[in-house]
Amino acid sequence: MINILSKYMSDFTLINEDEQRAISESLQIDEYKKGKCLLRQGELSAVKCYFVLKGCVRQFFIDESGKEVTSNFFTEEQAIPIINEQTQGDLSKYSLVCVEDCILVVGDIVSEKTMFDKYPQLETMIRKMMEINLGEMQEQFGEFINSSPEERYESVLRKRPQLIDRVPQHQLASYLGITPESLSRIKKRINKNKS
Amino acid sequence: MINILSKYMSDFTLINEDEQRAISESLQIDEYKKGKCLLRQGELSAVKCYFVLKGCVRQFFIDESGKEVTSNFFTEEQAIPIINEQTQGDLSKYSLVCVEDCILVVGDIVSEKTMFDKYPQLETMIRKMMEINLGEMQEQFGEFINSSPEERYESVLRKRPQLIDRVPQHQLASYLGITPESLSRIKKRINKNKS
DNA sequence: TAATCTCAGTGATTTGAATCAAGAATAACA
DNA sequence: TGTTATTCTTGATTCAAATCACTGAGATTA
Repeated sequence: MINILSKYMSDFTLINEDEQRAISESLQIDEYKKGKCLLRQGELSAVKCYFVLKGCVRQFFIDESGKEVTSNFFTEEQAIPIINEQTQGDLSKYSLVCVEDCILVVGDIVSEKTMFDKYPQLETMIRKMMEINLGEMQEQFGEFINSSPEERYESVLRKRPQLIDRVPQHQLASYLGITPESLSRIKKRINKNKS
Repeated sequence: MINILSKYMSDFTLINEDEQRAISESLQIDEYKKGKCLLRQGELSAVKCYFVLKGCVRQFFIDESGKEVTSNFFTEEQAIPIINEQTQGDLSKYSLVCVEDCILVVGDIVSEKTMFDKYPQLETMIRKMMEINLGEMQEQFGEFINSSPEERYESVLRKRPQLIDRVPQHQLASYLGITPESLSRIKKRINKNKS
């Protein structure tokens, strides 16, 4: 499990093995059962971010009209940003719930600064991760804007094929911005064309 | 112009005024005329990122079917990320063109490391900016997923009202993921309901 | 000043997703 | 194991955006 972290550190920084071990050991790593709610919309979060080592976390919110909207699914090697300079002190706009049993690195805001002071390379790593994340997000957004529901489903099918079996279909539908009924029909349409 | 940068440094870091001035003076700041193409889809970029001090830059790409898709408009105080650890060496997926006369901070990849070594606080600032950017992007994405074309237009009307007068309507339409005809009708519908 | 282009508005028609309304299939539970 | 939830599928209808086709308004240029 820890070697996922080592991989990151090796890829993005020049941190040596001793320090890598020291860093890994100072990190808080917790396990959560499927269904566990990590954060509830409207509440204050003590956690600054999570990093998924194993499992799947769904981010969603209830909009003004009472509809549940899934805004993301976080899986292995993805960071879940919760608090930043701008949102600290704000009530959360999202809920986070484990869709599967999970193992997560838990980042709290107080230990962050201590760690960055001790291991400056760690901040570099996080910065690079953020830059990559942002780039991916932008690309995903550009693609989403441009595509129809059917194309969006096919895009997930290409880019995150495991997701389709790991999450309930009605949640996936809400992540695609469509109704469960439409997703059901889209799947039928695609299967028909393939056979 | 420079005080936009000072504001950032004061907000996010403890950099003192002398260093702020030194940093500002080492930054490359360029002016570009309306219509200037900063980066062309399919070409290699020498620039790692821009930061908009004044003006508006449109990011877009031509998709497989030949359709032009606007994926973002960057205006004052927004960063335009171009290259990251993952995409360095890749041909650009986007084009960047000035929609107005622009004044931009130009960040190149070589000077970045030198600057970060000299001013570690600068890296902290950039990291925090990235975290905020990512948070905003996530929120925008969640909202986009959930909303109809009409709601998306109203959202831009609320959040970036200046944008509507600053950019051509057909480009705005493509940014909203709709046809120019639909945007025209949506505007008519909204004006009718207001009067 | 006329001619050309590009962009915004309008109409008619098509199309695909939303909605409303039931059933079928699974999963959860007593 | 049978009962109750939930989740998924399917059908009929509605509705809003896409598409196609055209007109008019500005801007640009010859």
